[in-house]
This record gives sequence, structure tokens and C-alpha cells, in this order.
Amino acid sequence: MLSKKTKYGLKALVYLANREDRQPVQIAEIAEQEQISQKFLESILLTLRKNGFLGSRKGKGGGYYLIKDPADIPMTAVMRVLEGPIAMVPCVSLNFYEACDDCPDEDKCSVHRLMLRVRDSALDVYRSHSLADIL
Amino acid sequence: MLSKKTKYGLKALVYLANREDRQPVQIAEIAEQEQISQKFLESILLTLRKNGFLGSRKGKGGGYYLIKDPADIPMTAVMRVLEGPIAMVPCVSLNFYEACDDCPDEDKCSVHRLMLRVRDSALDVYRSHSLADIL
DNA sequence: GTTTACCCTATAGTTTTAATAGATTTTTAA
DNA sequence: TTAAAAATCTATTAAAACTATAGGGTAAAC
Repeated sequence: MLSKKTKYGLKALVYLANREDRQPVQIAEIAEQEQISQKFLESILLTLRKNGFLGSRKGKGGGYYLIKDPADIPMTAVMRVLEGPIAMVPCVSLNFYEACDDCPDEDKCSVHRLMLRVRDSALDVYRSHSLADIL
Repeated sequence: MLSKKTKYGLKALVYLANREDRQPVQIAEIAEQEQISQKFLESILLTLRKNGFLGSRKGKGGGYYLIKDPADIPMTAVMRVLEGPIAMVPCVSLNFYEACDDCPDEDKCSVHRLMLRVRDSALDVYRSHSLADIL
């Protein structure tokens, strides 16, 4: 299941992308419009900024704004930052790989092989979509 | 992320499917071979039985056994029983649908549309695999 | 000096992952 | 026939991790 963090983060990105002027938008505005707990959104926007998706400005007229063209923001990157691994098991994760304690041979593990396919199919979807594609 | 319940359940099903004689196998044997907490596995096997995948027999020579041909066990059914919804958001779930509190129009929701595609791609994978296919 | 993002901490709630203890049913053997 | 043994079944609950949110203070920009 998608965490609310991811859902909120996606909605915020879409909201900012639809602001074509790229002027800073206050957290409070996004929170209100998208029905999101302001404090929670605050931390989400912060991680989006730290990961290079957003810029911010403090003080009057400040807020968050998209730093890149939505067409240049692949959903794979967004999902990995917000939700974490796209894979459902660490042993099939490209960016967050971890071996299983038990499994002596991944190639012979039924779960591994099945989840590889699931990962690939999800990856196909995310790779073929940029932020611009979902506006 | 896949829960351990699902992972263990899948491994147990595969273990039983590989026993071609379909004779009862004790929980303790599966638990030991697959490195699973026996009591945890006990409850997992129970739900698999209650959902029509397994049969059981008590007493000496008892245990759990597959009740159907592995080729007749679609992974969609297994995943839904063990892991729950295949969709990442309730509003795109076929079997566990729920509307979002916020979202006034699903067709216009970016998250909804994206997650629909993710669900469909995952569904493709699960639908095209039976238990027999992952042995 | 006001407005806004930034940062840290805490906490209630939920889910996951078991551990514990015993009840029930079936088979086997005396 | 009866008792013991073997196994599943049931219920409770506890630890740990994670999720979502709130509070309050700090720092920077205007």
C-alpha cells in the first residue's frame, strides 16, 4: 500500500507543476487545497527539496517551487524518494538491494523470481511516466 | 514491501507443491526447512486452509497438503489472501475498493490514474502465473 | 519585525511479527 | 477399550517497527 507520505508528496508535486509561473507557493496553501496535515506536508516538501525536486524561499512571498521541468522528472525518481524501493522484496531491488538471511540461492527462490517480474512491470510503468505525464 | 506473512506463505505453498505425493507434511518440517517461526507458520497455514488452498489432518501422520493442482492456483488468489489488495491505493482496487475521503473526482486524480497503471501491470504478472509456474 | 521555511522532539495509533499457553482431534498401541 | 502420543487449532498478548500528526522554537528573507 502506498503511504500517505507518497500520496501527499505526489499531490504536492502535481499542484506545484500546475502552477506554470513557478513562483513560490506556501506550504499552507498546498495543505489546504489538497487536504493535507500542514506539519506532515512540511516534512515531505523538505525531503523533496533535499532530493533536488524542489527549491524553497523563506520570508514573505516565500514557499516551495518546482526546480525542473515536469517532463524531466521521472516517476521512478519520485517514487524512490517518497516511497522507497519499488521492489517488493529487498533481494530484487535495484537501488536498495539486500540479500535474504535465509535464501542460499536467489536464482532458485520462487519468491525471488516472481517478485523480479513484478518489479520489472512496475518499473516499466514508472519509467514511462514523467511528472508531466500525470498532470 | 512484501510482508513476511506473504513470503512465508508463498514458500510453504511451493514446498508443498514440490511434494508430488500430496501426503500431509507437518508444520514443523516446513518451518525447519524454510527457516520460519513455527507458530507464525501455523497461523499462516491456517488461513491458507480456510481459504481453500490447503487441507489438513490431525494426529500421527497428519499435517498440511495441497488440495488442488498447482496449475489451478492463480497467483492473484494467493496474493490477495496473503498480502491483501494488489492495488497500491484502495481507490484502484478491484477486490478491496474504497473511495478516498478527499478526492472529489477519481478520473481527474493524478495519483489515481498512475496507480491504475501500476495495478494493471502487477495484475498482468500475477494473472499469468499459477503456483505451478513458479516451482 | 513580520513572515515564512527549517529543525527537533514527542506521541498516539496501527500493523507486523511473532511468543505463550493451552484445547481439540486423530491415530497408535497396550 | 483405553490411554498415550501426535498433530492441528484457538486465543491472548507483547515487542517492535512504522505511520501520521502535533508543538514549539530557530533561522533566514523581505
